[in-house]
Amino acid sequence: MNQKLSREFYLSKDTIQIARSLLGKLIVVLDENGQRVSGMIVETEAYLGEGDRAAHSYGGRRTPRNEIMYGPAGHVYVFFVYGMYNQFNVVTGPADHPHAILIRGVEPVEGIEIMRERRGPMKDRNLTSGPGKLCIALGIDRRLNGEDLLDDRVWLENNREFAGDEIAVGKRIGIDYAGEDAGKALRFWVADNQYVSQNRER
DNA sequence: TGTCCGATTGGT
DNA sequence: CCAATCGGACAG
Repeated sequence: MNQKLSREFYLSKDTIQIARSLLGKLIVVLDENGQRVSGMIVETEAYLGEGDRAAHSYGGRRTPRNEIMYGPAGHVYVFFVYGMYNQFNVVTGPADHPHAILIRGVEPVEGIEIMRERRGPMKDRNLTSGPGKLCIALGIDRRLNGEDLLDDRVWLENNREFAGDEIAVGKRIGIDYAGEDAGKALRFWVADNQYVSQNRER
């Protein structure tokens, strides 16, 4: 049942389809004692490579930071923004096809006490309801950049499925600089789930 | 080397 | 609404 997603999962569909099907999957990370800390993905955004003005790989930009986007699917792309937050992405598509999916919200499943300690005093609904927040709660930072999701430091598992009107769609957050690409419907979330990021727009 | 700014968050 | 906070991208 709860098995690790295969390489095939990250390759067999296009990035938009994968972004939708990631909803309901589990992100599992092991803490310093080898304990599972996990959350169910409830919000994703697709970044579509060289033609997407919002993507780090727009126009073929290839730097030490985003190099992993150009590698094989099923690897982790973690980058640091705003001087304080990490962002967790899943690389998709064949090599030299620099697509990625940003995970923007997860619902805590295992290790909630560990997440509370890492995040400090706050309501549970603020634990993992945002891309920076979930990295803190799950213990994800740039040391995991480039990690293979088929190895044993961090991975995804099957958990449950969402379909039809359980999935909401809208524009991506925080990329207003992307011109006409800013309005595209590339953000997907579980309708009515309280761990979707508390966006200030839409 | 210098400057500009970000795929965010939490507090005012 | 705005400050925090610093690494990356790019110009010179």
